[in-house]
Amino acid sequence: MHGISTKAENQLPLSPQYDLADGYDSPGSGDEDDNAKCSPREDPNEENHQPYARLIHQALINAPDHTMVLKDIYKWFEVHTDKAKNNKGTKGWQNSIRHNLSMNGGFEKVEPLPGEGAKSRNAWRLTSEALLHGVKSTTRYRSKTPHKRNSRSHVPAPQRQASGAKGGLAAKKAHMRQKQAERLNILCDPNVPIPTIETAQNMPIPSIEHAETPLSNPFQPWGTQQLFCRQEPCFADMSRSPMDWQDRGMDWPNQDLKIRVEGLPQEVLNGMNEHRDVQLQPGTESPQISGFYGAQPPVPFAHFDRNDPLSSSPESASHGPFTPADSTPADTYDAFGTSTDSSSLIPTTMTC
DNA sequence: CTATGTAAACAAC
DNA sequence: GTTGTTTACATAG
Repeated sequence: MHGISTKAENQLPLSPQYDLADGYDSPGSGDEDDNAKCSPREDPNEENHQPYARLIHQALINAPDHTMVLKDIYKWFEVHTDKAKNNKGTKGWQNSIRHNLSMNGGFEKVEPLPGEGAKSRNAWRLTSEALLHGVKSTTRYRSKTPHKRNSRSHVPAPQRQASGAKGGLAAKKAHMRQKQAERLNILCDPNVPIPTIETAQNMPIPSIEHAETPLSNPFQPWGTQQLFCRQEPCFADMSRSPMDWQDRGMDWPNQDLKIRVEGLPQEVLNGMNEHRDVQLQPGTESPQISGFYGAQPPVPFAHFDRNDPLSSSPESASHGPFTPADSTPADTYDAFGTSTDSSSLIPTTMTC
């Protein structure tokens, strides 16, 4: 019903005095929490002395499922704190809320339930860790970067701009990581059909004259960027490197993945001297979820035969996890290429 | 030095 | 315009 509430009124006025007796781990003031848990309920303004992280924590503690959307957190602050009132004109307090939500590990984003209308807004939830032990200082994010600039430049500042660019880029990367994870969720979701023979049948038949013919790509949701058909085999261009791999300074091992698509015109097939049946494994795209490694069965990509639709029935091909029919399960290969040499990183089946 | 608040750049939506 | 991520900076303790 309401995994994520969108109305602040739903959770706001449960009681004007909510518990403040939960944890907030502030390294600076570890033991003495006189103003932390003594008698906050008498003074509603007491919360104003609390840092943002703790206030957000309070808001979420009292929310259903400890989850609120950003707008409702704003409303909570307007009702329960003076942050908004004291900064009427500015939106700095909202900025601070977002800053804390984003930077404090005690808060996690949750995607809205698909059923709940098109209100596709993220919500924020207390992590189980934060539920048990309270939120920690948001300052944790700060690494040991010694920045002690005495010069107060009110101008945009060149360095400031650079850091802003970094921030934006980092946001972009985070977004890409999320997309990557989404793709993998699709990949592992039995409810999402794998491309069937029909999709393959609809692919245009390339002519021999075209060394490279872009094809419509039914595999796109599964992570292949483009599908070309060359004189030899059809292959999926997997040259895009996930950010995580780049971050670790590693090469994307599937650089030259080739996906064979059977049923090509004979002229095209004649040019082949090598086929590679590639089974992408969930987890190959992101070491962050390398727990998938070896734990998930391989997923088929290219077992289509346009000349023989029966060879790959849609029923059998449209449901993951895939049970490899004619191919042995791919080796569980290491995400970082440590246990196998680079040539065997890609499970290939050489034919011809 | 740490904790906190605030401003701001920037990306994606 | 809103949301989210991140860095820079100021200031209090």
